[in-house]
Amino acid sequence: MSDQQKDDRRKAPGDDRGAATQGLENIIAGREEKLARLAEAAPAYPYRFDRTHRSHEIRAAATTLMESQERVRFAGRLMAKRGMGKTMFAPLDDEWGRLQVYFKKDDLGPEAFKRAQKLLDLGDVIGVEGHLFETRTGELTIHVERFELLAKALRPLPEKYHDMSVELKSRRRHLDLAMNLETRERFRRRSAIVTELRRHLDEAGFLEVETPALQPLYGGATARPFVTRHNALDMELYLRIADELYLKRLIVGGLDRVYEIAKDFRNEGMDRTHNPEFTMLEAYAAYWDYHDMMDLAEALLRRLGERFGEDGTITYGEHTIDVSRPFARVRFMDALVEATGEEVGALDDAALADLARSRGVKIKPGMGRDRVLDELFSELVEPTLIQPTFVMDHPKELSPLAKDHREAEGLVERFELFVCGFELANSFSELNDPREQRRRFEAQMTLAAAGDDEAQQLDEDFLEAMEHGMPPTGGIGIGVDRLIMLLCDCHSIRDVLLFPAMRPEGRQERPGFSEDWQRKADDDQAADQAGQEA
RNA sequence: GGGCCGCUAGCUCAUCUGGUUAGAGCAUCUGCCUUUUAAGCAGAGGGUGCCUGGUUCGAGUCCAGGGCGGCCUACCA
Repeated sequence: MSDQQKDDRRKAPGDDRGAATQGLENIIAGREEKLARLAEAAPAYPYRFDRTHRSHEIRAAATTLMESQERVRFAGRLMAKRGMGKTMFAPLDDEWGRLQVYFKKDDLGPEAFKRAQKLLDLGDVIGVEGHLFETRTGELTIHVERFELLAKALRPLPEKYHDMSVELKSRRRHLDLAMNLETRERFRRRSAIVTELRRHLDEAGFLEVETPALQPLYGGATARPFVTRHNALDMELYLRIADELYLKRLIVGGLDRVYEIAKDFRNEGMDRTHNPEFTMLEAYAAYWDYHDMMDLAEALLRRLGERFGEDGTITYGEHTIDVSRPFARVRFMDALVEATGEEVGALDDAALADLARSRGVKIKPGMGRDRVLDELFSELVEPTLIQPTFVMDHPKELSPLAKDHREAEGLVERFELFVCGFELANSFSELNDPREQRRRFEAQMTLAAAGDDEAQQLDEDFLEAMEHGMPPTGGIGIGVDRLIMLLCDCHSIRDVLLFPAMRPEGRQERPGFSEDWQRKADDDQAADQAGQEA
């Protein structure tokens, strides 16, 4: 574009005759022009602004502040302009809410008033100083004596009376946050919930730790991993699907209550309850068993219900969840028997498969008997578990890291906590016999060989650690995003993730990722070698 | 992965069975307005109708392929 053309484009909004503004480009050009004019009066991008109050603090202290007539300094984003000739009202949003400000020509002087009236745009971030008053309709308002631009919005805000599209909210979360106080509050609440989780575990004597996200072997759960590559080590690494195997090594080492709140990565489908990266809380306590972990889970939920629910209950869609009372406890097999009306445990494999098929459960070749039970359970029982319910004592084959049940043959000491039909927590008395653990891994490998693509890998380093002696241990994993969904009455995981995974829009040219990346890695390696030889 | 639905101005949406110049509200621009509340009044501008092909005298509209999204479903936590 020539300078002449640029000038023509920029002339538009400033000129009284106004060459027509058209489209986004000219809106931006117009705002750039206004920015230039504002910059004549004051720095366009000042370095700081001293606020005396935030919006909620002004509201809380409103009576006193109005009496004292003291000056407050407040900053936020300009959300509307209601100009009335020689005065102007404008709502200003900060993180905590909205506060109206009032510009008056007689008080500001003609130049400053004109700047506010003509050169400020919706979306601009400004700081104001003035005293508080109430309008005749009772709206708390700052009477502006001075204001300054803190950042110009060169692009227009979305329309304010209709909801932004779901896609736009997710792709441009900054706009969703800027436009919707509820969104800001939701993510503040998420943070508060996570803080509360930490506080509870800290108070219970747990130590927060960090373990590798890049792992040479993936384990601790059944899922397909993301694969990445370490150039210097010249090896493939996996993004963790769980922290479990590392946390247990810490138990071996004598850190006897540990937890980690971390992103796990699973290379699987995405939907309303699944995102490729998600946040998991895992906690392990030496000398505990799964009964102790049930107590912990119950106490956690109760505490969160007290803090974030109403009277110990949580509203989720049409359901009212009571977390104040002890949770129901039901054995896995008993729940299946009740759901099917059949003595499931007594059926032989063929009869079991027939039963499953008759209930619409798809049986794939290579699925072991316990996998069939698990599918049946998912299909028939899970959706019915609305109130908090511990489902306990699962079939052994499904739980290669859990300890044999102390009484029941073929079962392990495990529980899953279900609320509103989805799994919130998974826990066991951790298997701590290294020889048994090896046998379980080997059984998994047999399943893998038989075509079970979810079977777990044998982790020799983990086994070696266990061979040094791992105390009896209780462990639990809690899906943090789902917990947040429950406590925020959100029905899509996207609503509780600031930046949910989305396909790129393709509005920017993207490099041919994998090939360029690999080529660069090779180049780097060649350069390193050349450097060493030199 | 499969099915259904959607994609039109910066945003939210109209545009009937293919047919003049694709409309509205908000936002923008010009003018008026000294306590407004989705402020108001008068006027103006703003469109690659997701992309690529096809059918047709004529396509935002019909057909095919592709892209992105939503819902349901499958897999999973």
